[in-house]
Amino acid sequence: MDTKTSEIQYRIGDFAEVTGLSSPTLRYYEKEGLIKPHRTDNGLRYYTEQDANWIKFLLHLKSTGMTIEQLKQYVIWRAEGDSTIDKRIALLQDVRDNFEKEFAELQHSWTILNDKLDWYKGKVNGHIEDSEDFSKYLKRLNHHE
Amino acid sequence: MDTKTSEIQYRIGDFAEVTGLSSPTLRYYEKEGLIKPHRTDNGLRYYTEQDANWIKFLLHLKSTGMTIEQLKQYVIWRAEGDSTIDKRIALLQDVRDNFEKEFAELQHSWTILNDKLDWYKGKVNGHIEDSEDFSKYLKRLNHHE
DNA sequence: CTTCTAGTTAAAGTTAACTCTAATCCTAGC
DNA sequence: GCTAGGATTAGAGTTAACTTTAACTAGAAG
Repeated sequence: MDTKTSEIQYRIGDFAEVTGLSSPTLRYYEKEGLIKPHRTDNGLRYYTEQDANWIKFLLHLKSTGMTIEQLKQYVIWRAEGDSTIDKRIALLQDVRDNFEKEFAELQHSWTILNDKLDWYKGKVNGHIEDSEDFSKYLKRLNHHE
Repeated sequence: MDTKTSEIQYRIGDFAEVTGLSSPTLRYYEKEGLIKPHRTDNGLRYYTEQDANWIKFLLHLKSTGMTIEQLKQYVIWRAEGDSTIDKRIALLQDVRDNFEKEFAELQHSWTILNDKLDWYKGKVNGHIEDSEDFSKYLKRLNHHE
């Protein structure tokens, strides 16, 4: 084989370790068009550092709520070049705005969860009266719901 | 029927509106043992304000990453009374600790997503050189990955 | 040469959390 | 009394995102 050796090349197993995904998941992502690994002369996939950067970014997008479908669309636009930058910006902004709302809700849930733990602890060590149920307790803290 | 009318009673459709869930989802949650609505004399479900509080709390737990299975366990312990408070506290603390980590990762993803948007905008209006790709840009900002 | 490990494929299976269907029943308004 | 809307049930179907299976090949180690 005469592949260039200037960059690191990962076979699928190693790349799985690097990215934290499994080999089947990498093949699945490929089938969905999210990543296009190179091939050695005898047909084995290999991935480069650039592929690693892309997967890491993709996983960030995924964790902010983007679905595989949306990522697919993003990849298509990316492949179409600079003429689709506006579309990509719009998509990312949408994702960001949605995430912003969910994030705020998650913070609220975090508060409630901690309130519940405090309430349990107060109950156990007697700082909170038996008569005060959790929703009364929340009202006292001014934490609605 | 001779049900007490001292508290508000919701039929399943109204309760769905109150909680933001659908009627089928409420029946599903019931089948899973997450909620036990009362019944009118002729067999219709009805829900009270207490049930609403419980569902709201349950949804908070769910959004912090608790699965239906875990919620089921929580409900079982809750029904067993004060002797299981320690178990419930341990479960909630587990959930909280896990959520704390995920929350930190989400914040990081949020940062990267915003960096990407800034990078796109810098590219579009020429503030960022064509030669600087996104991973270089992240390094410059000292935002790893 | 055999065995082990890691790769290949297409396609079927899994899991969580709903969501829908079908057949039936109850209730309120005209 | 009739009809429309919403209730009941058991059980089948859906969706997203993997995950596993089966059947195979290629290369390295002993």
